[in-house]
Parts: sequence; C-alpha cells; structure tokens
Amino acid sequence: MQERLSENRARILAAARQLVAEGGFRAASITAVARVSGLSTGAIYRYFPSKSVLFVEVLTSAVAHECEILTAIVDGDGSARERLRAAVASFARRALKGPHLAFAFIAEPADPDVEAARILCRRDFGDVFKRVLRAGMASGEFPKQSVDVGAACIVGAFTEALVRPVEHAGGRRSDQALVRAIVDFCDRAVGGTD
Amino acid sequence: MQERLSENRARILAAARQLVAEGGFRAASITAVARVSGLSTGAIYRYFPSKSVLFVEVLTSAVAHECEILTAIVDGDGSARERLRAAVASFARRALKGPHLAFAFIAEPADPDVEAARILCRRDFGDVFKRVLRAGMASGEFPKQSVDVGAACIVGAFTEALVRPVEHAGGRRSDQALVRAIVDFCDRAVGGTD
DNA sequence: TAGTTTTGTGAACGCCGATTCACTTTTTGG
DNA sequence: CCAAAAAGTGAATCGGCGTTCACAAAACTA
Repeated sequence: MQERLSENRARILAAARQLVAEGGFRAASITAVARVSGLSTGAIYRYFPSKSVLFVEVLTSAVAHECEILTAIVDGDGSARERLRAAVASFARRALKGPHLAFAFIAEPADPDVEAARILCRRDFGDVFKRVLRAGMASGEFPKQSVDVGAACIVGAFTEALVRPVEHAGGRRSDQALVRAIVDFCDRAVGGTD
Repeated sequence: MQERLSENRARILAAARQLVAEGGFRAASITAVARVSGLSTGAIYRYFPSKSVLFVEVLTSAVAHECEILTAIVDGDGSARERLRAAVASFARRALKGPHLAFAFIAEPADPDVEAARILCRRDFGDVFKRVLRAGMASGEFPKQSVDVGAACIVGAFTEALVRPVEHAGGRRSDQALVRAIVDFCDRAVGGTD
C-alpha cells in the first residue's frame, strides 16, 4: 500500500525529529531512529539514501514551518514594532516547547551537509526579521541601523536566552516572564518608538 | 627536566586550542593533537587522563582569560553605558580573531564533561555582564529590566552576529563596522541614556 | 495459486577515533 | 658508568556507528 509507505516515511522523520529534540544530533543515531520508529536500520535506507539526507530534510521541513508562522506575523497588520514583538514572542514560546530542537536547528554543528542546509535556514530566519527592520526604518519607527547585524543579533539573543534555562533545569522562572523579558530586550534593541 | 615536562604540557594545550580554533571540536582528535604538538598519542595520556579532561582544561583556561579581560573593563572607570560598550567591543574584536574558538567555547556541543564545564563558563560570562547591568540600573542609566535575560541576550546577540560572517566567508564587511553595529545594538537593547 | 517484485530484517562490514600496552629511549641516582 | 625509573612511541585493541547485503516476508500480477 502506498499509504503504508508514506506513513513509514513520516514515522521515520518524526522519530528523527523527536530524538533531536530530546538530545540533539548526538543522540540521533540511525540505530536510535530505527528503534523509535519501529523499523529496522536497513528499512531506513529504503526511504533515505543516507543519514545526512534524512537530517537535512528534518531540518529544512521544521525550519520552513517556523518560517511560515513568522512570515504570517511579520507580513500582517500593525506597526513594525508590534509585529516584531509578536514575531519574537511567538518564536520564543514555540522554542520553549522543544528547546533542544530549536537549539539544534539554529546552532548545533553537524556533518557538512546538514551544516550547509542550516546556513540556508538561518538566512531564511534572518530574512524575516530583516523585513520588519526595514519596514520600521522606512516608517521612521526605528532609527537607522544595520539590518543584517540587527537580524542576527535578534536571533542570537533569544536563542541564547532560551538555551540557558534548559541547561540548569532547576530554578526555572515562569516561561511567560522569560518571553516577556526577551521581547522587551529585542524591542529596546531596535530602538522602537510609537 | 621539569621544564621539559611543563613545556610539553603547555604544547599539548596549545595544540588542542589551535585545532578547536581552526575547525571546532570535531577537528580536534587526539591523533591531531599529537601531530600538531609533535608528540605521540600515547604521550598525551601521560599528561591528561582522557580527552575530556584535556578539553575541559582548554575550555576553562581560555574562558578564564577572557573573563579577566572583561572584568577589568567592567570594573574600570566610566559610566555603566561606556563600560558595557567597551566590554562588548573588546569581546567582539577578540572573537573575530578566532571565530571558531569563540563559537566552540560558547555554543558547540561536546561530550557531557565538556558540556558541564561550559555551563559554568557561560555563567561566568553572564556574571560579568550582569554586573554592568546592575550598576547601570542602580545609577538610573538603564531602565528596569531582567539582568539574567539581558546578560544572556547580550552574549547570544554578539555570538550569533559574529558567527554568521564566518559561515559565508565571502562578502565580509569590515570587522570594524561589524563590531560597531553589534555594540550599538547591545547599547540600545539595555536602553542606555547619558 | 504460482511467480515476481517490493519491502523489511538484522547480522556483518568497514571506518574512525579513543585508549592501551609492550617496547624503546631518555633521564636520574648512586 | 650502570641499573632503575620515567618518558615517549606507535601499532594493536576496542567500541560505536553508518552502511550494506543475503535472506525472509509480504504484496502485487497474471
């Protein structure tokens, strides 16, 4: 059945995503993917020619999904400042649900093929934020600034701020307060005024 | 000769640091360290009981050095805002000289022992920035804000902004302009006023 | 239903890198 | 100058992991 095949393919991708989310790329061996997906190692290779290809797809599909969400916010209504705040808040909230995943996708080094794919993904993330920055500068809401550096700094700022709490699992402040603080930081950083 | 021994030990540490700086932890195998340091693999184990221990020392000593430099700036003279700008600029300039090193030390995942050491190192970095933030808030230069999140965001912002240019080696803007843009971003982010 | 093709299995293979160890070279102490 | 100890060597070992393959089960086709 065709249905069974595409279901298996999806199951493999889901297993790989889950493993990355739980323990980063290091924890995502083919053996582990096989175990979690309920297939044998050999079967994985019926669906993906190599580990690299599998994880490039895991990465790009997840990032594409996030980018769609961000794009909808950034291209929506409201002032540039409001849209930026909403985009950062949305990303941060989603990242908090799967922190390792977000980190792995944004920063964790992997084999060169995955690395190459991530460069493209990062650029995509950056482009979304660059768009709001340009809009805000055009409308006079934001002062003149480097959009390249600004976008990179925004991504870096909330990545780091989100990763930190993961590492010392104890003493977690409320997620809501954390998101709020990050949004405020980014908001001030771009120099927004009403 | 005692001198020879400590010289060898230093040579091993230097070789390991150099390899991480050039290609991240992935490129720093014991074999490579042996080759660069001019010793045999076996000799490495006369000085360090395991690879983990070696790289924990590489990490902590380098970070301690950076922290000393930052601390000197942060505890120096001038307004909180000036000190923050100087600290960020100094860190960014130094990181640009060995971008892989900075990235590896701040973000690159490694084995659990190194990972544990890095958590401590990050906290040290954060503490330095927290100190300026508190000073600025106390003097009224900075508005009320979360120092934990602020410090993390600052570290994250310039890390990401510095890492990005490494990845697409072509089209590098001038380092000076990059440092300037990052400093301005962080400056606005903490809401500094004269 | 018999034959063929597709899908699934998991043990085996090959590679790579950390660690060890039998051995050689150098240093130390008398 | 000569044991004994320390330092250094690098090939062999060992474990883990990606990948392959000979074979089994299942699904189509006529």
